[in-house]
Amino acid sequence: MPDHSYTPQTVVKRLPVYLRVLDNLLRREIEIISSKELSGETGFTPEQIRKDLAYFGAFGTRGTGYQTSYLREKILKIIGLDQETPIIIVGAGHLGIALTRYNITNNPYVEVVAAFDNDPDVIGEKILNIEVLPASRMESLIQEYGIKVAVIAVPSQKAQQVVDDLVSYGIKAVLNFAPVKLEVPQGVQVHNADLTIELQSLIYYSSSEKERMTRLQKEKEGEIESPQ
Amino acid sequence: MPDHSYTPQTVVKRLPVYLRVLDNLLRREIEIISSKELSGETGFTPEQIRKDLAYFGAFGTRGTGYQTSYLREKILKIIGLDQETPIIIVGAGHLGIALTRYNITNNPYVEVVAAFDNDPDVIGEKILNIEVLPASRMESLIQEYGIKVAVIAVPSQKAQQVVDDLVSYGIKAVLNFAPVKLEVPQGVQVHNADLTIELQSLIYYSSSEKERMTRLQKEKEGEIESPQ
DNA sequence: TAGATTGTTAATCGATTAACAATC
DNA sequence: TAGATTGTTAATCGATTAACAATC
Repeated sequence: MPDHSYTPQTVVKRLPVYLRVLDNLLRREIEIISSKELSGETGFTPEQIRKDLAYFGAFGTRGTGYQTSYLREKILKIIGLDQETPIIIVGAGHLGIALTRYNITNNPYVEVVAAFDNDPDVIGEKILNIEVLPASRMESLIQEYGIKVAVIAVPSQKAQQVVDDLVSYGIKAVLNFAPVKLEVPQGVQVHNADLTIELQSLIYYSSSEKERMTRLQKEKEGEIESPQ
Repeated sequence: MPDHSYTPQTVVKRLPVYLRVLDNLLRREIEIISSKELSGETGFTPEQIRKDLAYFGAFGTRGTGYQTSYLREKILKIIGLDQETPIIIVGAGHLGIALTRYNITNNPYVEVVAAFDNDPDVIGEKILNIEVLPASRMESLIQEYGIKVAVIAVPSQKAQQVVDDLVSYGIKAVLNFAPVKLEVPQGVQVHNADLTIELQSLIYYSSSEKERMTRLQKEKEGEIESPQ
């Protein structure tokens, strides 16, 4: 095991994929798996898989492969999912509610402890078994459960204030659905799940190279000169 | 303008960010902006911004900067948002419905034409002004509107079948929310918006390097040897 | 002209891929 | 032992950053 000083984010983003695939393999009662077979399941190359795992240790057996359940447990520990992680969702609008439901039903290892909103109409409501609480309850709940991870699903204008508060209450990592760049102090991680960006960049690829060229070209013909 | 044979995906993913920032700047009536100022708004370096734009042309004025409205229009054309893009959402569960609402209200340039589901209970329902249609109506609607982009928000087990159908109806780009690797023919783009992966990789960062080390270390002490 | 900022080429950095020795 | 597959080092590739000439 090489003593890497840190692990690239690209590698960390692949860990949950390994975890999901290993869970599937266990369900199919497959007990041993090679990097080549893992490649088929994940779409990553065998070399990349072996190198990713090597960042954290030597978990396989030469000549044989990886023991599915053992590797799964190692990855759980690496990510920090060996015990259920409590999280909160801030913003109980349509997206926040859908995310709450989604996570409850689809996310083993993670437990949504509460959702927060300021709208009196939704406070007190229950999303499955999760209660919507007023923002005033946020600090005490974060401290009580030792919560380190929050999901932000509030309108753009409110997102910076929300993240400032969250950070002051001890939150260390944020999944942000609001389409804004959030400023946070060093040591706090923000990942953006920006649906607009995903969708728009996808639209770029929905037309062919040729069509894109034509669009830019047509423009040129219509105008006399570049601006100014 | 260098004649790049293709544009890296990393660059394409930044285009919507430029677009959003330019929209904001126009609202603030800022007519000229330098790459340095754009850097402040986007968080990307000025060099990167200039290089990104250079993939598509020379849109600025040396010594001055970029004309906000002109650059915005250029980027709209590059992405393909110069005319409103019709899309569909497949799967009208909680997530599908939230995405439909979200996009309608938050996404200029994109129009959700319909949502699809097979559950008789939701078929015929309206999400704002968007109707939920049965899957049997998918093919004709895609053809009628010339739709090239679809969002998949169905359960994992159904996602591959759905994407196969969509591709056969002419869809060229898919935003997939189901946590599975979808197989598609060459020329079709799939982007994954996998909330579980985002959340789990975030959890990795919510504990410190030291804590992670301890977790893996503790394991080692408890066991006699590696597996087998 | 002097000052500013772009567009582009060159240098650096980081991640992926290839190769192979270690070893089950 | 022979065959297989890991773990790791070296080579390649691609993206970012730095430098600077072009030019408004």
